[in-house]
Amino acid sequence: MPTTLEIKSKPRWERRKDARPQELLAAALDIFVERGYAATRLDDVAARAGVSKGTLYLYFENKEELFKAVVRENLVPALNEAEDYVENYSGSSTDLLREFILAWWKRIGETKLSGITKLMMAESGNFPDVARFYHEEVISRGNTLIIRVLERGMQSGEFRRIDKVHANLIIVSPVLMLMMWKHSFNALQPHPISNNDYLDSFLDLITRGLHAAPFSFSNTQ
Amino acid sequence: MPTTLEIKSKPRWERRKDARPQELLAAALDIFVERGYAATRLDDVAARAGVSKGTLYLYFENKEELFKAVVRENLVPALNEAEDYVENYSGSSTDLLREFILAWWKRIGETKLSGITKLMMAESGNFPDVARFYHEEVISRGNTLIIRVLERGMQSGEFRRIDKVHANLIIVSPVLMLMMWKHSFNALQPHPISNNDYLDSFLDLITRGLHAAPFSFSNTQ
DNA sequence: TATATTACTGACCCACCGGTTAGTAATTTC
DNA sequence: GAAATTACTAACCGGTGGGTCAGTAATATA
Repeated sequence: MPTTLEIKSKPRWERRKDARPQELLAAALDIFVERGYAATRLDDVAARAGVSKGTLYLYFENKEELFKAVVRENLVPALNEAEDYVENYSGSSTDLLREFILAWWKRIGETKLSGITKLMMAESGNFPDVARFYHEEVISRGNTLIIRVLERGMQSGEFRRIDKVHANLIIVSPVLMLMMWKHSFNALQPHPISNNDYLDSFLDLITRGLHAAPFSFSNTQ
Repeated sequence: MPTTLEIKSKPRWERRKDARPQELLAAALDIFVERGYAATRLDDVAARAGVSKGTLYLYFENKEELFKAVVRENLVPALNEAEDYVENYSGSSTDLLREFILAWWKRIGETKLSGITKLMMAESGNFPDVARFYHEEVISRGNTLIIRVLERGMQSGEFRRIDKVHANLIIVSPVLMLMMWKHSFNALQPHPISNNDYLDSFLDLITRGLHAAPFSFSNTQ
């Protein structure tokens, strides 16, 4: 009889080659979001996935590749869906813009994925390679998408003619800011922001601002 | 005759007790903005101020206090001025809002101080003490200021009645985002944003959105 | 010129973390 | 059940950076 209680006890670890990558990606997403890119320790990621740091390095080349994999796993698919959605939408452009923003919030903003957005805004300057990757795979695609919606609305006469690039950034700002706010100062506010009310206010305001004068109440709210 | 060329050469260092704090603060501002809070090395700050790290510690207790001093030196005075400005403004609230935002951009956004704003949005989560300090000294005061402008406009009937807290964040977002953009992905864009055109577009849009229906063209543009 | 004062230096400490690798134990194969 | 395979561990390495402090050189004083 062994002195340690090994009878029937689980082995110290298991071989689970298939499950590891997903588990590591999930753990990495959590910790990148909690701490940011630079402050994320790979020891912690491995620990949260129930594995040692050495194992992490069996499945991912290095920290940067791990991060890229997290983005590919989570954000890129969402973008693919969004592209399909815009492509096939048949209602008014006002409705499309509204639905697009609400879906963006629901799919990204409301989830921990908003932490990735925040992280990149925050740290891209210190990691140019990651920044370039993220810009190509996520930002430029997202911008193209919104600009397409704006063009659609301008062609149909729903929106007045304005600079698309500026309008894009203006439209995107309050949503991005809400994501960042959630992950920074919101907890310090005496009355934290109510996300849905905020988005409604914003959509109301942007719709009025975008519509060709005279103002028409054609948005479905 | 000494082997080293010390004749008439400058002393290796000088005593300049009075000038050091300002020089260190200037250097710290530069490097905090360039690298962010966590990634700023105090060796580098000292070096840029032409001094050794030990000297830095003669004048500032630690990294956090150095950062607070930078904020007190640069942002807090700007807020004091802004409060005076709003207090004593006598024109329309539309104009006040416009002037306020343009002055904010000119005084902060356009300068390297925008880097501090970005830094705090980015890293406050990792440094709760700094976050609390910044929220109290800068953010809450700024918010109060804008909310006061909105109340002013609503009382005079210039603006329609909307939730002030939400409107505040919506108004602030495109400016903050422009600051962050400047320090993150702007360089990667094929056509970097033109700041002034962007702000004009934004002010136009926000003015239309804020004004009480029926829309009145009373803004001075 | 001699002595006292102190602003400043630079070497040091130590905890941290990305990345590596020799060895081990779970599993597969025969 | 023995041998071969390999997923996984854990100890290690090397560079880094906040913070400390004994010593030094510039200045003040007399």
